[in-house]
Amino acid sequence: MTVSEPTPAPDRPAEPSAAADHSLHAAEERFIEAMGLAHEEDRLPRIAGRLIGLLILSPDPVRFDHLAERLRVSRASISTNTRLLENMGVIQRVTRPGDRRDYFRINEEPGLLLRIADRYRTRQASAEEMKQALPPNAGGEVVVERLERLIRFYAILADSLQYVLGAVADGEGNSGSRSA
Amino acid sequence: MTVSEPTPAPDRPAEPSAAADHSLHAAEERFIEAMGLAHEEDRLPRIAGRLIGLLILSPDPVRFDHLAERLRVSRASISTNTRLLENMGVIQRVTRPGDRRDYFRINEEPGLLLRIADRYRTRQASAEEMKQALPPNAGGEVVVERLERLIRFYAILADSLQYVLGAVADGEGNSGSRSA
DNA sequence: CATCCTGTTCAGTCTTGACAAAACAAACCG
DNA sequence: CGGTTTGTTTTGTCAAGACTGAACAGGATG
Repeated sequence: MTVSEPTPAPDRPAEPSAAADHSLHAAEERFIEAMGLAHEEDRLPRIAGRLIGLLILSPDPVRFDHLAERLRVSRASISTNTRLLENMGVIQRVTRPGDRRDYFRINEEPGLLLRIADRYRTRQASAEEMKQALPPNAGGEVVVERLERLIRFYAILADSLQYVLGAVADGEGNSGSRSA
Repeated sequence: MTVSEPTPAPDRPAEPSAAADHSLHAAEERFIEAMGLAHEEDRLPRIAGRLIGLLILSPDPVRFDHLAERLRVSRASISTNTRLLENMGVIQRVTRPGDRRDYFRINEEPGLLLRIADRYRTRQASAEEMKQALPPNAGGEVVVERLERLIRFYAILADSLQYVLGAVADGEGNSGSRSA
């Protein structure tokens, strides 16, 4: 969902104040790369992860082409990955009146969370279906038990994730909107 | 860790009693495939996931070559993937005195769980490092807040997983060993 | 010792998906 | 209108990794 911003805030990609911070910049690079790797583990393109990292560190929305420059990546990749993240509800596209360009800002994590929760619910359903299909007379007492444990496992996992979502939202400092 | 079994139980890959159950077999196939897909999402080879599914449905340890037959997959793949899962603590290799062949049984889920929990702790650490590196005077109030939220997010997530582990273990019906 | 049996490792094929360059489309501007 | 800016789509390349067949290794067994 594209958001329109009345206030034309300047584009500042996390430059603090003093320009002497080599270590800060290094830390930022590390963080961005770490996010890239981390999200790669979650089946997202590495660039998408880096995008998330960069946007987390950027207090104000970042311009499309700045993303490409800063991440040293083609505009094509930025286009593809921003669209991906936008559809997932992880980032928001921001536009401003009188400005033809697109800006992006982070939309916190819950989008991802729900995705993971869904995965577990799907697995829970699979296990349940299997348990139903199992004949009651079978010698597979162990199997039934195992499936029940598995069902419980996935259920609790999904519930916990839902809980985390609530917990994170509670600690919320800003009134940013939350993705469904 | 290879386990030695005193009782030479027969190899029965989940055949219930009556042979008339086409639907049961179909359900098993579905379940096995579902586990294959599910675990593929978690960066495991699909065959490894199917292996997990099959072993969940098998009350008794299954012979190496039966795994290959049942899954219609090369012995090489079985070798590779059983070793993988064994190292991860997801399955156990079972041997029997006077039998040169290898059998495998499921070792419930916790191994996987801990892996996931670890992933989140790593990410938490990344976010913490970044927060430390951030100069306190910076204009990035928002960024600090965001990082704190992220840290809390990952922390709660990892903790929840740890909790799930306990909850699943509590419901444990058999006295099977638990992987660290 | 020759041979089978069982599992592992190696080398090669094939699929998948990330990424980039370039062509493209749409909106704006002169 | 022709040219510019901005983002998208298409096309092609490349790398990673799953899977297999075949060669291999070690132990039993005649």
